[in-house]
Amino acid sequence: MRHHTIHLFRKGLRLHDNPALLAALQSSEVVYPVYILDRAFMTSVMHIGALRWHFLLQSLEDLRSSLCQLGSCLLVIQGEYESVVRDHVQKWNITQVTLDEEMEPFYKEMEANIRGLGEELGFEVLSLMGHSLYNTQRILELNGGTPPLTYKRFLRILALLGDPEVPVRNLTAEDFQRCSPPELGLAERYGVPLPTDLKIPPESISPWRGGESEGLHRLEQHLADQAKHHSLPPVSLQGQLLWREFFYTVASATPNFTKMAGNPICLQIRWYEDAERLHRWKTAQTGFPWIDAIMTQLRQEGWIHHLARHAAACFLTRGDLWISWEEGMKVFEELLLDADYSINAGNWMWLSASAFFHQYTRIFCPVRFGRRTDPEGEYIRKYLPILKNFPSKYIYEPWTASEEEQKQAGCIIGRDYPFPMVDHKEASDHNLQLMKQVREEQYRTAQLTRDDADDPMEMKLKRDLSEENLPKTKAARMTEQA
DNA sequence: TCGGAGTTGATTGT
DNA sequence: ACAATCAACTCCGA
Repeated sequence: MRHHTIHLFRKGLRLHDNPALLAALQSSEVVYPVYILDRAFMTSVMHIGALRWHFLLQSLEDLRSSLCQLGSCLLVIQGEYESVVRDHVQKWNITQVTLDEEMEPFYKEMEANIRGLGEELGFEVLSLMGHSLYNTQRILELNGGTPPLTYKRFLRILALLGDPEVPVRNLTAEDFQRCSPPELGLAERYGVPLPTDLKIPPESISPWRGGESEGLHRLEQHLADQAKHHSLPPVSLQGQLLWREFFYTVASATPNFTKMAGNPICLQIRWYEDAERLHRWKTAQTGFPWIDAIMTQLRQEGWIHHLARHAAACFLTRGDLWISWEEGMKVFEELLLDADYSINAGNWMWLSASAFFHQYTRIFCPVRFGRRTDPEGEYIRKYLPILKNFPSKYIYEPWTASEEEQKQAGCIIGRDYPFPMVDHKEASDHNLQLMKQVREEQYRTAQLTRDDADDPMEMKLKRDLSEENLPKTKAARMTEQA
């Protein structure tokens, strides 16, 4: 049967390696390429900020232009997801909806709702895995039903699976010619909106442009450059892709993955609730130039280096402020162009030593860590121009400069730039003790409750935390001796 | 049960 | 620049 198909673009705004779209073209008489712009969903579920709105619209514009070149078009329909699907299925006599399978709970729910509509209105739903390298379900099975919680173990399982599948072939104009494009007039009616149409502030423009063409171009550039300087996993691009896969896999099988409460892999910590301190971190007013430069670049450009993310995250959580990783995650979600449900939450748990990473004594120093790679502080001078005239020896800790030197630099600390909001040594020592305490308490609680474990995830957690694996803490050693 | 390893700490010494 | 040491965590595999 030749279908009348809506292909729903969600995360994968691309034409290359798009198995669901290819399947749509091969099985249909007419294909409607649709992006549903659900503003409430984007704001209240995806939490995207202005930079990400621009990036999204650029990506849609690029997708539209590529589809046009192949003789098709992109229909950007604004409205609430389900009602848009319901209306247009009926209007266009749709018999099939195709889409990428995603692992975020809200995208899974969306797919389930579309399937429900399909049963009600009589259309088929075809979802194919397009966003990860492997079928994460297979990885879970090979690991005995639970996600691997270390990268090494994860890689061992991938070794059993072999190389990931090669991408599906590129789409051509012939693929599109074999079925009809949507009716004339629809493309004009459902164009890509401009930022001003959505009241997105025009001044917030990142130097990074969105879109598949731009992304592929950047990838090629990177691969060409990489030929000179080799790097190996886990640091290489390949290694980074596998880290992405790792967090996708764990997230897909962990309830409440983006929260602490009810998240079985996450250490339960009573973080401070301090709106004022959180605000200072968010708005680049910590008084530590290295941290504030990072937060400024994040806000202005929507991208910061991997290690900068580490430094900022450690500072907010276990390092200095003892504020929940969930708060930091939300800020990154709003501001990072590459924010991703699984990777963002996974890394925040990592950096806060809530999961995956446990060497909590290793705390980034907000002064020295940056200075090691950038002793002149060029990065700080670029993003915090108020500090740019300080001599290099003060640029990471300008409050140590004398009054005279501050005057000379044209920046008085406490007036033009804030004093550091904490004494790093004091704060990090204190937090380290808190962390030690939390862990000792947590193991004791886990032991007490491990007998009434019920669901498999709980059981695994409790097994992991059981006596045999209990670290020799001071408390445990004392019990032993007594 | 124990020792080694863990995607990138800090400090001190060579 | 590189290595040893610090103080010390959990996970994994032998």
